[in-house]
Amino acid sequence: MNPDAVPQTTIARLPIYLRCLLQAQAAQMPVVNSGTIAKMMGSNPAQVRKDFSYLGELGTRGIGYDVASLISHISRRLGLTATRRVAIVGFGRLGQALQSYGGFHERGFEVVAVFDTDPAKVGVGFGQLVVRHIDEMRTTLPEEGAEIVIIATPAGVAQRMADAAVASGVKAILNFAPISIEVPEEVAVRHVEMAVELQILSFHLANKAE
Amino acid sequence: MNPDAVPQTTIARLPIYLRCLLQAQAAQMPVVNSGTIAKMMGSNPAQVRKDFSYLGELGTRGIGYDVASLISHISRRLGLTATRRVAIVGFGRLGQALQSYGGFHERGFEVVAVFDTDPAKVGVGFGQLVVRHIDEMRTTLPEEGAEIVIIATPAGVAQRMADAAVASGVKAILNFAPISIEVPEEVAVRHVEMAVELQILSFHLANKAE
DNA sequence: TTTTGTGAAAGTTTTCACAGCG
DNA sequence: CGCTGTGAAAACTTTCACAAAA
Repeated sequence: MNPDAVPQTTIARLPIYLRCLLQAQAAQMPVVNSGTIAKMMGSNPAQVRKDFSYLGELGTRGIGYDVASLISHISRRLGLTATRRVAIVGFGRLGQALQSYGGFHERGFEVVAVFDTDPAKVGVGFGQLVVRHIDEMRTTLPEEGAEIVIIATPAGVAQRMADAAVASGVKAILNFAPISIEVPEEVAVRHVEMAVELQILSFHLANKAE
Repeated sequence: MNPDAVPQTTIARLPIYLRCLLQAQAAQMPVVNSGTIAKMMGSNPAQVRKDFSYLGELGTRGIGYDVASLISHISRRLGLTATRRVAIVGFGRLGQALQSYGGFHERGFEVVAVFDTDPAKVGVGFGQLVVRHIDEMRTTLPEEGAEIVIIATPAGVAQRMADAAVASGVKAILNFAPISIEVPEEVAVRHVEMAVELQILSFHLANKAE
């Protein structure tokens, strides 16, 4: 439709490009070309150029891409100019692992609240945060300015948690629960299911003869 | 190429279909139609029928699909007829969360070994397993019959761990480290990066005006 | 009648190949 | 000359719409 829309597949690759460019920068490479990036990504040069071309004419013919300016371009496009605030719902082992995962903070995400129902957990401090009861989501999410909610609960309550997040004005959800959740179309959902990934790998093991 | 090859996108959806069908079975539904499944998946009936049609003619016109037989069909196709043995490399918070995640066992995966380099962890028992040093991968993986390796290490060592897994004959890797790993083409890799998912959501927040 | 299975159409993504620019 | 940017072709995926079967 929109002629300058960025394809979904390209959007999903932008964070990977960003990571590769940060790697290149750390390796003191001021400039890279599409072949170099393709190699780092396990992709191909044409794909890299096409993807970047959706963001504008960012390279220099005969030379390549300036790493620093490309990083700033992609970061801006991904909306990573300011820290984004995240809340975690469901503070079991996965929720706890996510809260203490350094990779989020490194990439500009801050966990500002964690929720659970378990009376044994509510009120307990973890790191700098105190676990809150999920009934407090409605007030806490806006208060803390949480824009993204991570659902790390069992499947049975995930939809209810998503509904509560949406009712609080949240527009982005990362769902780790093994169930497809329904949300209004203006809300973005990403679904990560570890068991699904293992099953896909199992398919390849079962069909490797082909 | 192969005329009866199942498209990649369909393969990636098979585990989701399986989950929905198990849900339907738990809800005492002996038969479902493509519309019902589509609703559970957030998909559409044509997609469901097309996907199933790649596996054969599994339905009954005018009726729908027999839940039990479809479950057995998809399970077989996914190679989930026997328990698949999994090893976890990198036993930090994520590795530990994965080891104790009940969802794997429920779906026929068994964690048979965990590895780390940290001397404070090696030799310590977790659940029924003792953490081993990564140098033991080469002997332990074949010994324990591990077919899938989960990499949950920092980025810096992930490629080395993948190489060790491949050298031990492993043909399937699930990589949680924030780096693209290279493997021979006969090895299947799935890459899950939590920070990438948040960044994709950030894109949608930054572009919701569209 | 209901719902599948499926060719064909439409839409999307990747790859090709080369003109264009530094 | 080298590498980008990009139309056009090829490949892949989704959606449509209807004949066929129970």
